[in-house]
Amino acid sequence: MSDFFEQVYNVVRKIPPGKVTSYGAIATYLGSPGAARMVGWAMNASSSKNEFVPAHRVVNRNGLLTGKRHFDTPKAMEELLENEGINIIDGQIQQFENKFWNPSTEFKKEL
DNA sequence: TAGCTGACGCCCT
DNA sequence: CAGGGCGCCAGCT
Repeated sequence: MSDFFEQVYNVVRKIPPGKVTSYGAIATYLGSPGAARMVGWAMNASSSKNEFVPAHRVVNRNGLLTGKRHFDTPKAMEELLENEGINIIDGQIQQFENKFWNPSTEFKKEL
């Protein structure tokens, strides 16, 4: 198992409820801005992991739930996010900027 | 073994 | 303003 995946899971699991982040933000935080695809791939692999990974809190830069199709049911992702107080319309997160949680910024603050 | 694909993102035309 | 292409890394066929 690559460390990259581990790091991705580590970051994703730290996303606070009611907040979301983007693949690119995580990739950038890990040091590879262009490896956003890898993050998505890690999410796919997260399904195999026994440990629950809030992949539903990870969306694209557009705030669009592009990964909902990889869940058991496409609606599962929206349900989970709405359950956390995030409004979603047609797979699009409303007030995405307000819900956005940037690991680089947030962690830098805590550190 | 080599090549293709993939839950993205940004630049260029 | 819209569309297309390249970069990134690892897994799968």
